Amino acid sequence: MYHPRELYPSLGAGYRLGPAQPGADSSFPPGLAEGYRYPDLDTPKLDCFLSGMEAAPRTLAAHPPLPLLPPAMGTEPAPSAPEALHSLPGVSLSLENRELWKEFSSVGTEMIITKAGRRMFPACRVSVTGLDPEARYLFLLDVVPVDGARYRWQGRRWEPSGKAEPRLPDRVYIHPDSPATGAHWMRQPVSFHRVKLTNSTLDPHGHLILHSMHKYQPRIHLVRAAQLCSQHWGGMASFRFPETTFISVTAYQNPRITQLKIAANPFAKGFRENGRNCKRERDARVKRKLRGPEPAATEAYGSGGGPCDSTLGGDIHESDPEQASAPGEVTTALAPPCGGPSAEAYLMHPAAFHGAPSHLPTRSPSFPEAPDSGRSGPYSAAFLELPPGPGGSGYPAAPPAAPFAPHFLQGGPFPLPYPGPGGYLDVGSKPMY
DNA sequence: TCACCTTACACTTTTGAACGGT
DNA sequence: AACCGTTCAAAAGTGTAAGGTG
Repeated sequence: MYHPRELYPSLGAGYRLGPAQPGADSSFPPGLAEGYRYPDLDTPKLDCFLSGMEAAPRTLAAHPPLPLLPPAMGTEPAPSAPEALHSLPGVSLSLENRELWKEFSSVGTEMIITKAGRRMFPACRVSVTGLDPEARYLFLLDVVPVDGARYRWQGRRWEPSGKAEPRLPDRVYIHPDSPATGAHWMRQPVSFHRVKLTNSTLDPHGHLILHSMHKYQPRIHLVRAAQLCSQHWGGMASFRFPETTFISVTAYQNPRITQLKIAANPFAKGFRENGRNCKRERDARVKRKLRGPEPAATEAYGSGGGPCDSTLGGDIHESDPEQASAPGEVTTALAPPCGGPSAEAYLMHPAAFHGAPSHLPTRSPSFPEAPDSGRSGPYSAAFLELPPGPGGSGYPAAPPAAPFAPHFLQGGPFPLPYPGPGGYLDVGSKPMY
């Protein structure tokens, strides 16, 4: 393992870890400190965005008193809107797959992190209302530590086991459709299922870097801006959903979580009771292997579906709550919820998909496009301004604002100059606490 | 010895190219 | 030429288990 301080001397040794969150459930017992109050919201993590808003409405600069941290996993969150930090009046977010998240949360959500990057399941899928249909917005997601503790699975529950590792440089995932109009975002749920988590501090793909055995909380940010690297921003709102808190792990610790994942994640279908990868089948395979080579063994599976072929119906968990959270809803198979590059986004910003104007700096060739972005060429965002004047919403146009914080344009400590939509952004050049 | 991490594996779903038909 | 639907192969995403590491 690499120590972040060695890797990122620019971060300094002055990490100050926030006190732990008082827990309230069976999985995350009461904790390490009292009075934990959103240390991350005061951090410079999003300075790159906020700095551009200095001359705009100052809600964020002097935000109202923040509520207490969201309840720990296993507690029943209020059925109301997520906790939000607002400078976008009237904008609200709701978690589309909230029931699924709650199910995991009641057990104690764990997220696998791997060197190569692992997707989150459940993924954050939200629907947004109150946007100006004409204006353009960016959707961002990041993950922040919930407390200053490291956790350990004690057979039946998670318990704090010492201080957290020093916080790593923060990265932000930019939704592939960004920037898109308010109408676009409100048309259908916005899914962040392509977000990947890694434990590799040297990760070259720009995935969100987490420590294993730590508790994290995803946050979703909505920024009004015409372009990814726009110099002028029209407001910002940050949202967090208490039920999306999770503990990062390299291997599942709680067997109940494993079962939930297998039951709910379509990619894990093979591990269901009647799947080909179920324990019975795996044991049978091992026995066959021990007996000797049996080349036709796997072909037999594909030829007609054995007794454990989950594709032949009889799935114990037929529905996929992640894909269809509500009965009667159009499933993502038919209408992907903003998961990939959209035609609209392409039409509006073709340059974003094919590279930037020549006068702009180009992406470092040593730092390729995020693999899941679906883009082939290098991407550099154009520097455009929000059109001044009324955009049809009555929302005050942002006056000329300060340019981006330099570390945004420089990509922070990593050579990540200009992430494209669907890519990731390094912003953590400063300690967070 | 222990806790945690990495890797290979076999499976499934997703994605996109290549068709052919209208 | 454009659009639509189908097919197929490759890529990507799963959890598991064995082995490695400190």
